Amino acid sequence: MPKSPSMSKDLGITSRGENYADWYNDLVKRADLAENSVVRGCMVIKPHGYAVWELMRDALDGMFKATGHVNACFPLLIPKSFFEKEAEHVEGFAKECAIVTHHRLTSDGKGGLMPDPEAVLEEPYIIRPTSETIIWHSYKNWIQSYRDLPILINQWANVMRWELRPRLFLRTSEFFWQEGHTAHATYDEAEQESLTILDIYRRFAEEWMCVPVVAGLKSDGEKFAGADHTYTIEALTQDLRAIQAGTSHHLGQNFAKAFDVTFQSAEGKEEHVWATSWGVSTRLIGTMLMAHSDDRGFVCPPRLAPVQVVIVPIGRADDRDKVYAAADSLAGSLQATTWSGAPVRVKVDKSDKSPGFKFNEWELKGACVRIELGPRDLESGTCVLATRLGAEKQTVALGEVVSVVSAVLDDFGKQLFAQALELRSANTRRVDTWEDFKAAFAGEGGGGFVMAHWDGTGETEERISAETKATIRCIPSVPLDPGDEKPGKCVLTGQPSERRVLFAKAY
RNA sequence: CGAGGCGUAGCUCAGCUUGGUAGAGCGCUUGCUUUGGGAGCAAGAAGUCGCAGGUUCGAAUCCUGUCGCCUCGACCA
Repeated sequence: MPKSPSMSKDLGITSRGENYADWYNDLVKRADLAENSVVRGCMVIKPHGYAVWELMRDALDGMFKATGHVNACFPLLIPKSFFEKEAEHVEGFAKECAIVTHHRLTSDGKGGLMPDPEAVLEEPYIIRPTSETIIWHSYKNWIQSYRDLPILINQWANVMRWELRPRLFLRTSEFFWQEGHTAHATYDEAEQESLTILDIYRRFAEEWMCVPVVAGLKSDGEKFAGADHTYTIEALTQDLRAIQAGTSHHLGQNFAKAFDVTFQSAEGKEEHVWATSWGVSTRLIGTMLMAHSDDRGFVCPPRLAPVQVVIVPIGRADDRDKVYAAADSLAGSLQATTWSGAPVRVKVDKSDKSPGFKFNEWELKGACVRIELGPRDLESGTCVLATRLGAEKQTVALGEVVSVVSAVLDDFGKQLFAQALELRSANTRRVDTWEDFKAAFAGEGGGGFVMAHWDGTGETEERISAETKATIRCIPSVPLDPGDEKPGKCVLTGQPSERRVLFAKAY
């Protein structure tokens, strides 16, 4: 059912229980994060949504820099022939590429424009779906000696993958991300790099997004096209599906061989370079929304909240000046303090709306803490404080607001993580028979995480996914339960299995 | 590409069966009153009815064509 938001009656958000997909869509729009563009599959990230992305970007960028990485930027367009050089890579991306074939428009004689037939490109360009090929073309020129290694470059960029079924933030044709591309002298060094990044991703998800993730290795069937192996972090959404939140690939020497990138080792031997690539995208925003938000709107982890504290002034026209002055002063003292290493982000909402409207609006938009300040408070030197997690409102003395806010934000993040972890624990099962496995994923629902034995073959993996829609999300690096690493029998074939792996229906 | 559905005001939709020249709610503008959980009243602005043909005295409505979008299936961070 299409919604007809009647603002005076409801919030314009379908409840999660009624229809999770509609809820998500409504949430993104009502929280003012993004909207669909006229360009199919692309979204307009609105200022509030972009503010979240900027906070994510800055945090991750700091973590990359702290581990020795530097930023650079490579072209948006990639010669078609570059893609043809790595067989698996082509196969992985060929079906979703946008292609630039002309470099000029001309009149079509009917008042419109058309690509000028005289201006066909000799070689078409692909709008980057990922940048391995164009970057390795450069690396060939940059690398001669082991002294040139390692190269630890990241770029913040937009990419395009022609998606058939786009969803805001989760899967859009154009999306924003960072892609790291590193070059190393040895396999082990590249392996270490991919694990370092995996751990950054895990920490970011857990400490900044307050989303527990399972870090682990992708099966060959699920790895990146062109990688030797792929590491991933997998989160669980509230509709009990897995979502891949970040990947880190050990590329082996595949791209070095495809682009003929060699170096001379200290021993004077000519060797192919070892590589990694890794990325997280605006999908992180979707992941976060799906992990924490509720039927009243966006629930934002405090370290990533564009507005951590909103102050809503209350009162009649004759009190307005006094109340505004007090609100500004309170905002000033909050801004002057730091929480989690940054000044507290405060907004005083002086818009011409009723207080009740503002309460709902800021809950929709994910402010962590709301402070109500009215004439009665001014007389008593207090304010009323509410949190987005729904606890009772509390009255706080103005002099104590700064310390209370700081404590509330600390607690907020911990609670979010704890809730998400509890959801995951309650929906992670160990299953040993094929009947139970099928039952776990039967029906419309997501089915949660299922830890089961697998014989390690691609054939079995495909059969399982064909019959249940569940796929291997990863082979966890750290077992969720020590028993998961004991041998057993494959849930489908009964063949020997070394350990349990994580199955789920995925986004 | 296979299957369904929808294009009417900024948004969500009614009107179409039975042709008579455009409506509602929300939003927006102005004014007054309000303000501690989406305020009230009053006045107002706003639509070549997706586009192109056709039938007709007359088309949002009937016919033909066309374009676009959404949902569901095969690929994906």
